[in-house]
Amino acid sequence: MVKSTSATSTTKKSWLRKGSWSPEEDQKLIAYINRYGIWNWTVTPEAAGLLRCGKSCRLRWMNYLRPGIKHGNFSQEENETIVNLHQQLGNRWSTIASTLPGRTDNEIKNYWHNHLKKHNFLQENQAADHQENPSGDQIYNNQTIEENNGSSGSTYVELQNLWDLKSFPMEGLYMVDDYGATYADPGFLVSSFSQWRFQENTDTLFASSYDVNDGLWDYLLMEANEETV
DNA sequence: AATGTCCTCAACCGCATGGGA
DNA sequence: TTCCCATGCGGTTGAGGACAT
Repeated sequence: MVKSTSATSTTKKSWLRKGSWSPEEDQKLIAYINRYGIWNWTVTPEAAGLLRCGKSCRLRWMNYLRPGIKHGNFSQEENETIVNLHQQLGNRWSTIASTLPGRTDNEIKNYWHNHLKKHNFLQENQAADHQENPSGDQIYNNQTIEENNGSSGSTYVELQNLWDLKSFPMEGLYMVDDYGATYADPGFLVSSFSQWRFQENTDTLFASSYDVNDGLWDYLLMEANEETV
């Protein structure tokens, strides 16, 4: 990504460069650190011949130039680790990053927020459904819903989302993550994933969902209607 | 092809923390 | 104990690419 560089004229250090780093700046910083190491970020930019503040140099090195930094797609294993640790730790990105060699807190934070949007969308929908119609029977007044235990409202939303997607044959075993993405391969299971089984008849959809958080199966039966099919 | 909208992610900013004087 | 400074952390921004119309 290439951003234009600019210098502020109103600040005390108006001569400092801001914005994206050029390849030449990267080379200067790398060369300096390789030769002298990291001992003082405040002194480093001037010593390295850079018109940057120490903070900017540190960030550039830690998030991009440092040896061993990984870029690109997160593996399924990394994804699971992030989801699990975020459940336990919240937004402690640096702690989460420390468990993923080569990944930076900044990258993990960005990755999480990009997925969190979808996650929040689901949660907002479910909250709105609850607010407007606290009873599931009222929400789906032309559907029958059977539960064998305290199935949550999100289960209805997830089920309906999956039903609406119709991107896979309905009968079978699938995984669905927090964002509604489905996986035909049940080979992995982490705490935030639900496991779904579908059986479709002519006008009904039977689904069972395993919630690993409480270790219980939720069973649903939805009758097809014009809105959902 | 042109335009608008959405998404990604590098970089910035402000605050918190820790260590030394 | 207090102050100062360097560093670390997390929230936010915005440029540019991707995609849709």
